[in-house]
Order: sequence, then structure tokens, then C-alpha cells
Amino acid sequence: MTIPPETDAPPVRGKRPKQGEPVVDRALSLLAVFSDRRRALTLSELARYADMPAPTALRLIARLVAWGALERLDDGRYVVGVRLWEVASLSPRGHGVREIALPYLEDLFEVTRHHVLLAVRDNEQAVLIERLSSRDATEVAYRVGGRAPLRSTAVGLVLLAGADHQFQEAILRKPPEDEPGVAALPEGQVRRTLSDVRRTGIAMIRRTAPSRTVSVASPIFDAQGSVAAALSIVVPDGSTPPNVLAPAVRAAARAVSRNLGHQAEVSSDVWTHSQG
Amino acid sequence: MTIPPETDAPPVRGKRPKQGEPVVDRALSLLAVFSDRRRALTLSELARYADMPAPTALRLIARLVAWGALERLDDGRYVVGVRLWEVASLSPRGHGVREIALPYLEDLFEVTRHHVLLAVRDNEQAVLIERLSSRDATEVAYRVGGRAPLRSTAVGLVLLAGADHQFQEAILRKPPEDEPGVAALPEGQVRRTLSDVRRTGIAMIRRTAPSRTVSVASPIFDAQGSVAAALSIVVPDGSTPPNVLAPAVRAAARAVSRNLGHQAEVSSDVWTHSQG
DNA sequence: CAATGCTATTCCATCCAATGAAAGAGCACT
DNA sequence: AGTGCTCTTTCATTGGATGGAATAGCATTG
Repeated sequence: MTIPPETDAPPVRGKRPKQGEPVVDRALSLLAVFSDRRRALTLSELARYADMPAPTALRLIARLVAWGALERLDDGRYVVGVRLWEVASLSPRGHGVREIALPYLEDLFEVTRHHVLLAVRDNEQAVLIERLSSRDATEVAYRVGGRAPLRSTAVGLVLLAGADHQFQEAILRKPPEDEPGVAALPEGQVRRTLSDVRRTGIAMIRRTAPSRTVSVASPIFDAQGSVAAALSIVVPDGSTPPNVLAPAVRAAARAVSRNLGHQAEVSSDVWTHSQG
Repeated sequence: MTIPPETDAPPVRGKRPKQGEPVVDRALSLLAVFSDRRRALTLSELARYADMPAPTALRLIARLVAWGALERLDDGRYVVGVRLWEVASLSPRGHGVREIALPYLEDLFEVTRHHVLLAVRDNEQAVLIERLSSRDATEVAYRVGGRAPLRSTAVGLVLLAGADHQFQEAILRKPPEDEPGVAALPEGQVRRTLSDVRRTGIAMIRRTAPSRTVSVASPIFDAQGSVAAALSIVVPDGSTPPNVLAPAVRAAARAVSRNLGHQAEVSSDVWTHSQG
């Protein structure tokens, strides 16, 4: 589609395409283009997905590459760079909890030989921080660095239960994003579930896809007593009964909490804080 | 090249502080301020370390926070955000190799119960991508996300040996950054060592600080046959003899290489490629 | 409790970095 | 030689970025 080069009377005076957006935002939007499915991108792909002219994209990318946020492959495509990963490894809620939790995740993993997950909440979703899996374990839905819904995963429910009340209400008001293999609970039942989670320190979810599994999750508390993360184990449905797993999961989560500086409550109520 | 339009301009007129630097670079320099020792910073600290006026820093930080590259703590300080960590998890040389290598690292770890390390090269240093440690293992010098010198660590030697010749020479010409607990090898001996590493697929380093340890490292190759990463094990000096560890380390490294798409050579020469 | 010293935030007139169309260069396929 | 694509460079225009100055907040001090 080539427009006749003449048209000497440009209707809109040049144009007003995309100006007005801060440069930093544009640079960040280039980073945001990368995803699980898009790990290596060409200049034109980046420009297209980030919705900016190629020269602009190129200029910004050049800066990102110079710093190390992106790296250029031999074939000219761009990927996320090690330097960015390095800085990101300083994220307290990313690598931070992960570092502290890993030994306990490993213990749990070695004993059970099933998937062990660690997740934190970011806005309205859970972000998977760590996953330990034996090579022959059942298929699992999420990858490290990926996102999962709050309402329909075990870690999500734990994180949601630990969020302040106002946030919970906001989430409950929204229509549930339906998740393959998980029956969407009606609002009332979610409320009851969240209350159970707070009381017992355990959330369970049964999935039928991508495979039939049961997840058991428990909260990890920080020094302020708020829920900083959630730890869970995922086993094939019908293998170990969930109530057998629960104590191990809770124990692991408590161990991590302690290492985060959390003072365990004397009370039997596991969850007395952080109800905004 | 711009010719000075007119020299009549007032000499410094107020000042010419820092202008002229691309905004993106400034934003990135804010991220670069974070380090192992500086994980949570105030606005003024960020402005000071990144060498820019507070209002400028605040404006940029506001964009970074809005996107999720930074997060603001209750006390007003800023930390690296989960969103950045999430994007960084797409880094092929960061989480990428890590994801593929982890099961094999774990095997090695479970068998030996000693530190297992995974590192890639970034410019003139090795970046630690993963480290598995039992809680009671000997003290180790590096943390995940941290950097280590190429000339005086086992993984570093492996990565250096796998770099193109021109780069190797550049490194060898530089004075060795002396590393606590490691005897700096003279240039000639480093050359010989690198050649040995290429021949045997094994590098060894003995340290005396922070504790007396022996490291044994082996290269991980990608599909193109170049050294993508290095895997090593760190044991207390005097425990398992290094030559007993070597086969296990090499086997683990080869397993990872295979999963990266590397076609093992039929020849006994483990290392025939990537000599620029 | 005024004074001091710090950090965080808002404001705004100035100006330079950012912008993107256009054109050129390179490459693959026809 | 022609077509269609992506990547790169150039450059005149302009709007976002800039940072000093002022304000607000908040401890600590005399």
C-alpha cells in the first residue's frame, strides 16, 4: 500500500501518531514485547508489537543493547540480556524469597518427588518464582516467570486470602477468568474458601487439565506478618491424599517464613494479621 | 559532527551539568545503581549514585515504578520489581540455560551434596546463573546474579577457554584482577591451562579463601558448538579428590549440552570449534 | 518550639534530545 | 531486472525532558 508521494496537502499536518509518550515508557514497552512465546525478535517485530516506527525502535533498542538489557543474536534478532537478568536477580520479591526458600523447597521436593512451586502476587495475578520438577513428573501448567490467576490456583488462593480486604473485594467483583481444567467457583464459595484458607493455612485446588492433579498450598509470611509468597506442591490426583501432604507443605512454608523474619504466632490462629 | 554554530554563546551559562545523555541511558543507570549491597534505595540515594538531580531521578523512577521495573516499599524506598524479574526470566542466557540445566544440576547436587554452580560469560566476567547448596555446605564466594573473574575461577577458565581467540588475548593482556584466596597465575601458565581445559573439558581451581575449596568445572555447549555456559562443583579441599569428581561434572555438562541441541563430537577431541 | 538539616515533591520557562518521514542499502526470492 | 521485505542513516522540526527554585514534610537538635 503505497500512497501517492504527492498529496502535497497532508490532511493532518504531518501526523500526530504516537508522540506524547515518555521515552522511558516506550523503551519499557519494547521490553514488554518479549514473552514466553516471543523470546527472540527482529527489529520489525519489536517495532510492530510495540507500535512504533522502526527508526524509533532501533534507536531505543540500540541504547538497551549498549547497556545489556537486550542482546543481539548472530541472526540479527534481539533477546533479553544477561545484564537485565542480573539486575532483576536483586528483586526482593523475585530472587529474594526464592533464595531463602530454595533449600526448603528442595527438601520438600526430595521427599515427595512432585512439583514444588513458589509464587508471589503482582497486581491481580500470581507470578511463579520457582518450580522444582523431576524430569518425569506430570505435566504442569505454569513456567517460572509466568503468571497464573488468583482465583483458580492453590497459590493464587493463598495469595488472595493474604491480600487486604479491599483488594479481595475488587477481585471477587470481577468475572472469574476461566482457567482450563478448573471449575470456576461461585463468588460465595470463593469467599468461604478464602476464609478457610486463612483459618487452616492451607489451600487446595483440583485440576483436570493439562492433567489431573491436586495442588496444596500454604502461605509464607514476612517479618511484618503479611503474606509474602505462597508455596505449593502439585501431585497427580489420586496419588498421595491431600491431607497427608498438607502438614509437609505447611511445615516447609513455616520454615521459610521463619527465615524471612516472621515471628510465629503463639495463638492457634495462623493468620491474624494483614486484613486491611 | 556539528560545527559550533556561533561561539558567542555564554561560556557555561548557568551550567552544563549532565545534559546530552539519552533519557533511556539515564533510566537504565538508575537500575544499575542497585547491587547486592544496595537492594533498597531512597530517592536521594538513587539520584546521588546515578549522578542526576533529584527531580529528574524522581520523574524517571515514576515511569519505572508505573511499569513495574521498580517497586516502592512502605518506607518510601525503591527496590527492583517483580515485573522486571519476569521479563528477565525470558533471557536465554539467564533463565534459559538455567531452566534446561537445573535437573542435571540437581542430580549432581543430590549425589555429592556439595555446591553446584552454573555460569555464563558476560563481557569480561562470569555471571553466576544458578547455585545449589545444602544449608550446611562450606561458605562459597559468589551469589546467584553475582559476577566472578574469568582468570581465577573454574567456571571462568572454562568460559575463557571457550571464547574466541581475540577475546582471550585481550583478557590475557590485562593485569589479572587479584582474587582473594586464589594465586594469580602468570600469563604463560594461564595459556597452558586454557589449552588443557580445551583438551580435557575440565578446569580446576584451588582456593584458600573464603574457605579451602577445590572447584571442578566443565563446559556446556550450545547447538552451534560454542561454549554457552560452564558448570562446576565446589568441594572442601581434601575431601573428594578432584579426579573423582571430574567424570561426574563432565557427564552432567554433556547432558546439559545435549539438551541445548549440541551434537557430541565423535572425535575424542572434546573441543574442536569456536576458536576465532 | 523555633531552628536546622534532611528528603521528597511540585512548578515551570528554556531548550535540546527525540522524532519519524524519506531515502538508501542489503538481501532473498522470482 | 524486478519485487518486497527488513535494516539503517539522515535531518529538519518540535514537544518532552530538564533542573533550579520553591514548597512541603519530617525528623533531630538546641
